[in-house]
Amino acid sequence: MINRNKLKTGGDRVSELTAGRLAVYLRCLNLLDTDGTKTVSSKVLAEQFHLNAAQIRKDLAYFGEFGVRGVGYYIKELKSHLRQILGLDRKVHVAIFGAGNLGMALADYPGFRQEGFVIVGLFDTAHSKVGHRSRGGVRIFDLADFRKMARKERISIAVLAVPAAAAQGVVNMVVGCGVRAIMNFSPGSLKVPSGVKLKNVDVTVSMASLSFFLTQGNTDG
Amino acid sequence: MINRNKLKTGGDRVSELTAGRLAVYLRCLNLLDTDGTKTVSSKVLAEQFHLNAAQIRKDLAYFGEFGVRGVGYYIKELKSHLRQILGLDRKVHVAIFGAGNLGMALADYPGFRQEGFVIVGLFDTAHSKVGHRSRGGVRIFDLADFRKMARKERISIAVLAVPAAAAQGVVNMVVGCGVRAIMNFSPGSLKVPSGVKLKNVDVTVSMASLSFFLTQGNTDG
DNA sequence: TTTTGTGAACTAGTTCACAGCT
DNA sequence: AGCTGTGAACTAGTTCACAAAA
Repeated sequence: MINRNKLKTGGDRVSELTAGRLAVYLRCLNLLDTDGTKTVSSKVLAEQFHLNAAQIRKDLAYFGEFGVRGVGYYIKELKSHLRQILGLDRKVHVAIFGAGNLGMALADYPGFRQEGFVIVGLFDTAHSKVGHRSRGGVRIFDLADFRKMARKERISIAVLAVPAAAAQGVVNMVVGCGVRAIMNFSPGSLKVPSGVKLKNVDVTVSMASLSFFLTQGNTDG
Repeated sequence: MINRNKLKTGGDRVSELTAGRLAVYLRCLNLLDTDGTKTVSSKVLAEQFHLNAAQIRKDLAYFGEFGVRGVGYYIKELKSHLRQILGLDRKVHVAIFGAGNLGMALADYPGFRQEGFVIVGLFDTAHSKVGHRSRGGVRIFDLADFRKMARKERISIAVLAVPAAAAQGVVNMVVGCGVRAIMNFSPGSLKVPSGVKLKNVDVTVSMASLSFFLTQGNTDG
């Protein structure tokens, strides 16, 4: 047993693509674990979830020697490594900005709770909404109260579900409060200082890109 | 005036990245057009929206010679070209599957309506929901009625906001009804036959990937 | 034997840099 | 002079293929 717990941390820089795949691997492992499977090889994992075996190995090997030659990976062990790598071994506190339809839907989205995310609250400027709760019970706070709550509640991720025109203002505010990761659902590109990670989820762009492929695929009308 | 209306259509195959950028360019042009700007150079467009000028030119040049040397691009003209390339010069009919929080929020999302998308309806299996409408007025239909509505309503895009366990079933059904583009919001990877375009929007993965970057960025605890 | 971990080969995507048009 | 369109150079990402370990 040589190189266990290599755990490169600040290293060469891992791409967004790799980070996303690590999350996907974790989900696949969760499924296999629920089925009672004990070990899995990169080949089987790849076949079952339509991934590439070499890529799985390379992605994992970057963080340590988690596999056993001739056997594969011990699922429970690898899950725990992945959770640590992804920072999901502790509770991750999340604030959602904008208590409109989308913000409320996200607040109650069961997928978040499953992987260790804690939705601390919804934040909005509309006085009529403040003090109420989402159907799932997430409280709606005044946006102005975020500043004092941010540190106390240890908010590490901000989710933006506000109108495009308000988005940059909210970004500036949350960055000022020490938030270093933002997931943006509003259209249009935002500026963040370096050291802050911004992830855009732009449904309009995704939709237009689907329409593009439909259009390109058809040679007829 | 040489090569106008090159309009490569089945050509070399354009990547997903390019398709997304085309949609972004269109949005930027819309903004400039609203401001009353008449022409724009790739350089100015790039600076204003933090893009790369050479990439803009290359992306556009692939579809035709839309620019004028020494001048740039005529905004209205380029907008119209991009709309045609993206298939947004006609109404695109969309069906949303799953009338839960997320499906309802998507149905009422103003961004869709803006770019020529028409939300034909929400489809769900829950009898208690069928016959009702979203707050924005989108009707909820029985999932079983999709088969007969699909062709008549010319549905070309299916949006999936159903639980993971139900997703593959819905995919199979809509593909059987002739739908060739699917936007999937549920977690887990789905299988589609070749010729069908699937776009995954996996918020859990995006969130985990943010958490990853937070974890990697901090050398301390 | 099986399967990992990994250099090398390959493929895709981006940016540079400049000839050529307006 | 200014800006496009594009080959060439470069960078990033993926897959292959195999030596080494269990």
